[in-house]
Amino acid sequence: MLFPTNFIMMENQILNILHRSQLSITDGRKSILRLFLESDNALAHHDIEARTQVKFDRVTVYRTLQIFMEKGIIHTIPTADNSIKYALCRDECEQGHHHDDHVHFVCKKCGSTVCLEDVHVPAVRLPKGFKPQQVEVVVSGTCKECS
Amino acid sequence: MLFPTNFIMMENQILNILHRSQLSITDGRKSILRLFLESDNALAHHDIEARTQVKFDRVTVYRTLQIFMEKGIIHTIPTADNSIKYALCRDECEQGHHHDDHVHFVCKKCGSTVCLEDVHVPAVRLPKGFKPQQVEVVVSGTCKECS
DNA sequence: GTAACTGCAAAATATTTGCATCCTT
DNA sequence: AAGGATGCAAATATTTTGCAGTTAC
Repeated sequence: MLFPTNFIMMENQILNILHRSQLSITDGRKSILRLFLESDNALAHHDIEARTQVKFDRVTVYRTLQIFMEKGIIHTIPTADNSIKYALCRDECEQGHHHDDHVHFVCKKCGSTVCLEDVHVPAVRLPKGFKPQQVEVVVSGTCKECS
Repeated sequence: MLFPTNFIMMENQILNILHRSQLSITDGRKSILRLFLESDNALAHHDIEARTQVKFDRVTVYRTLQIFMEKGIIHTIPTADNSIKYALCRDECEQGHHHDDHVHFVCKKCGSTVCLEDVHVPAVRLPKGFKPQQVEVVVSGTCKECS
């Protein structure tokens, strides 16, 4: 349960994000964004459909996730089992250009996926000719709760 | 164009792999395995359907990929754009337990995905409580041919 | 001969598109 | 008022399942 001040802070954050991305403020976008802000874990399309207070059309969820991606509000996480999960971008992400160079962790037991913002992506030395732009690291194993 | 000796070697390799995985030798499995052995790049389901000499039913391709996964013959590569690609495992992979701790590279221009077998996955230090079992690294950028 | 594999049909699921209506600005 | 966002219907695409016929061993 959130305290009123925290609640207001989060609502402001939601409005800020939508505003700086030049998106109009709608219930669907606010709800989905709230879900991301409230959740520690990355969310699958399915989670989003299931967890919003008001039910939004499946198509609206698709379109919202798509535009959030384009605007650099969220990013996808590539997981070993190829289920698609989405997580909030940090501030460095700009429109169409993501810099989520942090490590992702997927728990094999509970399936939760988290961004380990504080764990740096180590440098990778590539054979010559390859020009890296982005490095994704996904560690899987058991998370704090499950081990 | 392969020389006869190379051709025979590859055919032998195909039989070896199927045999040691205790799979019966069928045209579908041989064709799909041949595709992987001939290709430097990781393959999407779509590629496999399109490139086999003889057309196999879509369902057969699904089932073949699935059993190859189970047997540790191939592994999936998590890509930034969440398209699923498959690549041959190295010998260390056993049934149900993959050790593909090498780096994958996805070219943003041509879309080709390759395993950089020789590039080691760097050590990642996780917050306490997290127990890593597998580390996947996907680098995206431009490949040798495209840069 | 038997168990395993395949193809076909169909079900179930996931994703995209078009359009009329409603909402935000 | 105008442009953008949404919901609904429907088109596509993807993946799974059941079953009967075929093939490998």
